[in-house]
Amino acid sequence: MANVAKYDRADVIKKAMLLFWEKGFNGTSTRDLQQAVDLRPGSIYSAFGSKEGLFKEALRCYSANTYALLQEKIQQQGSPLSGLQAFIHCVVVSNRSSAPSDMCMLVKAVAELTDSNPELLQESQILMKKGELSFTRVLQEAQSQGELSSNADPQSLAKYIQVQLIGLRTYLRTSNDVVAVEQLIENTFQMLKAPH
Amino acid sequence: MANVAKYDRADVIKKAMLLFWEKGFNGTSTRDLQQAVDLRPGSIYSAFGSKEGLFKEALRCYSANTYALLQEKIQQQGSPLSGLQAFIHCVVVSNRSSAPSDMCMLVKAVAELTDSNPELLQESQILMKKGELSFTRVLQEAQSQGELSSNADPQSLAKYIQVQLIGLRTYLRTSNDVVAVEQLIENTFQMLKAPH
DNA sequence: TTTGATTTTGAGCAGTTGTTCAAGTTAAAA
DNA sequence: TTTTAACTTGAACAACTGCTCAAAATCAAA
Repeated sequence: MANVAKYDRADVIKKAMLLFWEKGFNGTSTRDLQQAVDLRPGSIYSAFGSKEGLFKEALRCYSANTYALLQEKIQQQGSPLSGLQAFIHCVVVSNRSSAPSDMCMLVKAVAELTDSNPELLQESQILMKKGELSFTRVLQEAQSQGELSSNADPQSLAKYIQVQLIGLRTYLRTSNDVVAVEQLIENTFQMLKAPH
Repeated sequence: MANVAKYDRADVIKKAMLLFWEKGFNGTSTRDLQQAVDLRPGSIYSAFGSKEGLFKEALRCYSANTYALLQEKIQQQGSPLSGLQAFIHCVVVSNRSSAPSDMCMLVKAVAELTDSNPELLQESQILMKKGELSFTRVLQEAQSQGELSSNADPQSLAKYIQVQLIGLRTYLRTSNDVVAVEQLIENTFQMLKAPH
């Protein structure tokens, strides 16, 4: 039985993810995808079922990559809170030129999607929630290491961080004001690190 | 010369704005628009030139409505800073059920648009900048009335407010957590009102 | 080498897209 | 009443959409 896939599934998903991230769900045609991924329609539809199916995989790929970057930055910095700050600076500022879009792919998804794609909207919301949860865990770790005040509430701070991250990235998209955004990141973490 | 418009231009723009706000630029077809606005293609194209032309008018309409709401809330509250807080609470929380989308139409626009619609992207960015400028002026007024500390910087605080507003609205879209969002609005303004 | 299930291919379908334009309608001016 | 110029109408166009499926290609097992 010839069941050897000729193509690398993970690679296909990554290429699709980069295109969807850049152009959005409605803005990306199946022909754009076929070209980016170098597969004919039949192969794509047998592997992913539909454009929606491929987009869902792309969302998960984006989310996993982002989580991996957070862990990497925490390792590099050697501390949870500094790692989180480095992660945010990286995602918002440093990676801007290499990324397909200034904005978070999940934010672009919840901005664009409506009730006509309920599954994709829900998936995006779930992945955002998971992102918040990983921030909560980082903050809990920071707290147990004494990097964060013991009377801080990691869960509501995680929500705050999420709001800042969404806000900063989107603000940068509208203003191009890198200096102001770097200042705002600095302020946010000075607040967090202060005994408060 | 029969140059009496049979339709109310402002009303047409408003109806188009509500539809574009809900479904986005790519997500709204010209037939959706024709139906919402009750005009045939020829009339729309002679009045606005293209789908892009109508979208640009819709963006300006949205922006003007939002500015009017800010002024209204400042009047109602009788003070700039409380007015700004009331405005943000209104836009983020109270108006949520009546609005076509949880999110800011300008944020949805900059999220969705790419280089294939450079004029629309630029217009969205300009209107966001104008929004920030009106926040700056409100904060300057608050400062001159002693509601805001005299060593605060209205210009960078306006950027901060803009980040919060974008972040909070989008966060609500992803989480539905109204309680947390109201708490974050409260915190933001306690910080601003404190002598700091 | 032959077999046969699995995968890949790409022409093509039915529906939708943004837009045009000739024909018809309107109402003020002559 | 007739003229005239602006406005409205809606059928139609060419391009594009997501997707299907019969035919061809592939390769492990017999």
